[in-house]
Amino acid sequence: MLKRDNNRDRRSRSVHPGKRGNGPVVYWMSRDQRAADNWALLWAQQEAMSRNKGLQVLYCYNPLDCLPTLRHALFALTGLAELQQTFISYNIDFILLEGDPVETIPSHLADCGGHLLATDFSPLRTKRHQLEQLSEQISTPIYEIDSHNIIPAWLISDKKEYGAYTIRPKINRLLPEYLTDFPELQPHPTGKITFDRSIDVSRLAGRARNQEVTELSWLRPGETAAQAAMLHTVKSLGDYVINRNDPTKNAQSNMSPYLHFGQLSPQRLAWEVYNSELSLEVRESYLEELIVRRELADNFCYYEASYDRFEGFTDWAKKSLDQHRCDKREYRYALEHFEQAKTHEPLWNGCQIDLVSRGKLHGYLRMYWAKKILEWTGSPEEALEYAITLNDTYSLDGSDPNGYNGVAWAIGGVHDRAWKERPVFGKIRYMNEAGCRRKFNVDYYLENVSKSS
DNA sequence: ATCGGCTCGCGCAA
DNA sequence: TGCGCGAAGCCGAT
Repeated sequence: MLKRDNNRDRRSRSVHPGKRGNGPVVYWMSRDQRAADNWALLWAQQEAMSRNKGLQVLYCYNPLDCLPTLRHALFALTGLAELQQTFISYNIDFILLEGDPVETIPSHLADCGGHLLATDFSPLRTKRHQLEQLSEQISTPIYEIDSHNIIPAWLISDKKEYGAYTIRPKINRLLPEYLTDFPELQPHPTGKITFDRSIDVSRLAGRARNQEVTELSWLRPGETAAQAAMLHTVKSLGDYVINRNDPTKNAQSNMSPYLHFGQLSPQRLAWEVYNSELSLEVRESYLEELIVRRELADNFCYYEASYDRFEGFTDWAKKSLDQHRCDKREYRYALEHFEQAKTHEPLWNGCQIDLVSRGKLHGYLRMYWAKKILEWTGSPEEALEYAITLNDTYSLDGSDPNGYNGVAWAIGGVHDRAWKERPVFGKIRYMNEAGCRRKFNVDYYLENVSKSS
């Protein structure tokens, strides 16, 4: 049943090397999906069973400390409520939330001879910092498991990749080994149930910026809803290849908030699509997005410390943008103008309204949206800051490697090539409304903006 | 509707 | 060392 010993080991690595202890396996579970979907829990369980010890702790690392809006909070907390039930059924007895001080961990766990298992690898600075701090402050050895990606980021590549075409063969080489179904979890013979910690929901929701929230008709939060949405999506991806770049067609999968909040495992989704009845073309196209692009974004953030700063841009782009710093800007807006959708261009305003009201913006429009911010601000740094702030605040899948990578692509030429030089943009690929009109019915899109929040 | 030019640098073949 | 080609481009010519 559990026949992934090699993979199990290769998925993990020691954050701080400590001796392999004889104590209990201490399990640090990130924001997460169904326990049965989680390689990390399997890993912990195997470790515990091999030494006839119980799983002693669950450290839950939900993204609850960085919830910019009430909508984010509601989404995350719905998932968390369901997750608690899962914890109980798998004999988890302690939860530490993101933002909780390390001292909250009982000393017999922070200082035991077992393993502390850190799951849900994240390439983002704040998460890596927290993991490093934790490893310094407690003596229990920590293992990190990448269940965030299908293939662990550190195995695909040991350096920052230049583009999709350089990382793709590396992924394809390893994919047959890693894209598999999930083994089933076994009930643990020595587990114990001492779950006695409740989560202060009001405290967490209080961290979020209070913002009027209308119900989302296109998305229901939680693991159960995620599973249902996934099954429905896999069936309805037939026209994905033809329509995925048309914002009026609703051909995208809309799975990213579930993936971002850990309510759905990317491996589960990839496995479902891979084994579906969809045509080969659709499956390849979708898995390209879900696996190659996603892992590329993680690779960028993991190996580029300045993933959200000008310094992280591609060299040719930095040089070119520098040369155009003094170019006259035809329009210039402050963050508030962008935020309140008060630019001169109706399509851009429509995108912003769409983003705020639905908590998402179509992938194609995100590019146009971000590039216009570059065009209408005083500097690339300012543009980058605005784009990231707005995306992190209003997009339900904000604060995610995909978001930082997307903005760096649009404004900083990351994973892109140079194009014909022009004012302000330099050699950064240019996009405008005319291009959108060539590709889809802009007026129809604008008519429907905010009708469907 | 389709094509070429614009433009950079990685990875690989030679 | 040379060459092909890359996440989504635009634009003007045909």
